[in-house]
Amino acid sequence: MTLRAPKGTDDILPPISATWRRLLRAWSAWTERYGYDLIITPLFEAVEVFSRGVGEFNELVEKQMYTFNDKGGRALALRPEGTASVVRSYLQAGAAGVWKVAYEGPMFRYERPQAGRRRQFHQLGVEYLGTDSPLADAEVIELGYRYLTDVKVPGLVVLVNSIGDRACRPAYLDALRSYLREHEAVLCEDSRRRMETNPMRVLDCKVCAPKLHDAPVPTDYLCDECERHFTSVKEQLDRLGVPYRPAPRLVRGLDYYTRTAFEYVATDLDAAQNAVGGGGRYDGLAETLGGKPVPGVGLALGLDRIVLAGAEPDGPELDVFVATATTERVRDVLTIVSQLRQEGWRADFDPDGRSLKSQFKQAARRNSRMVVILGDDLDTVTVRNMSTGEQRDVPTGEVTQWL
RNA sequence: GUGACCGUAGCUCAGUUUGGUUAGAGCGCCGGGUUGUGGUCCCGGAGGUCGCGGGUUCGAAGCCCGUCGGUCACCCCA
Repeated sequence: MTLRAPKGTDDILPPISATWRRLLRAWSAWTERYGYDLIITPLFEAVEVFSRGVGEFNELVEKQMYTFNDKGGRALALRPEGTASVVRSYLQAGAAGVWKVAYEGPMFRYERPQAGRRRQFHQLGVEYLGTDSPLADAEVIELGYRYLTDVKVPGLVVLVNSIGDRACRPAYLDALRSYLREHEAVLCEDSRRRMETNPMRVLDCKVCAPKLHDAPVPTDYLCDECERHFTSVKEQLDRLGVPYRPAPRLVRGLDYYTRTAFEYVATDLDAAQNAVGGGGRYDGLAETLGGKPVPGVGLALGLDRIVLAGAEPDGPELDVFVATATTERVRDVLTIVSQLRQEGWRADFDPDGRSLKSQFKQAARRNSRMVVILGDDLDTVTVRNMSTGEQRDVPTGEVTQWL
């Protein structure tokens, strides 16, 4: 094969695609139950949507974006995440008040691929805009938890933290910086650079973090407002029965987060990338994008990683496979199958006139519940239950009663 | 961007140590045994530029050089 899918992209094929279908359906169901409307934004945006929103000194913007100029000379980028687009959309639509929207679709980041990290990957997300209520934070965290539990992600753990806001973050960052300067000698090269540009990320560094066990954490410096907010979020999660683990050193990769930060980790996943989702509050983002202040909180789940973590077993694919016992019946089979389909059955057949044995093999392989056999007698068909082996001849008109 | 490992049938791999005739297995696929019946068993069949290019050699899947691709990890993040 000379033609391949680009590096870091995957074809989602059967049988895994069946799992994707179920995960996407479950996502629609859960977000509808929670009152989130569907939003579909473009897969590409002006580069500034991300460079201003996500933060210029961020790795994501520095080197992970797929950017290009179109024929009109516009500087565009394939979206590396969903939140900035949604907030841009809120502002562009001139929306006011509360917006609850859910999205789903591919995101793009130019990185070296590895297990759970692809150049094109799929996210499920919601954004709850227009309120700074801690109830919104709690609802969003709960939604993610309910969904991931429903689709049976093994070893699921919810991590929650607060990283402060414009009022208290500066004091914390000063404290952290001076702490880091004292310990500069033990820091890796990357962390030394980030010490000035993005010091909270140092806490995330796998090499340095163990050496910095007594570093100040954001929750030590929260202002009263943030403290109250965080306490309320945790109280609501307790009341909802959402088990979570406080994670004082959890910081988010994107600059726009304020206050609540959270992450869903699949602890059973035997790969370096075991975060299946994350999110947080981003009260300053709308202003950063040049709009009016709009508070918001959101979450994003990595569908590829959820699948990797082993969510959901596969079920039967077909209700009925219609087989032909004689070559004369081949021309009738599509007609029967079509009728069944119009009545709502998942039905299929073999178009190539293969042996009955071969048709049964196909039915078994495709996990069909039932097989209907068309024989010499036009007025009766044989209906066979594939799991019990039970089989009977029934009048053609009554087939559906036996499915 | 850095590092390690790996490219032989659709898939998983053996064969490379000691170069030697027509390159093998399992699974999958197609057909048959069972002249109208699957998941077991048996038989047969289709399917391969040994990633690509060059070099060494009487002879290369194997040795040497280069190149492309993949995987995992770092980094970063969903």
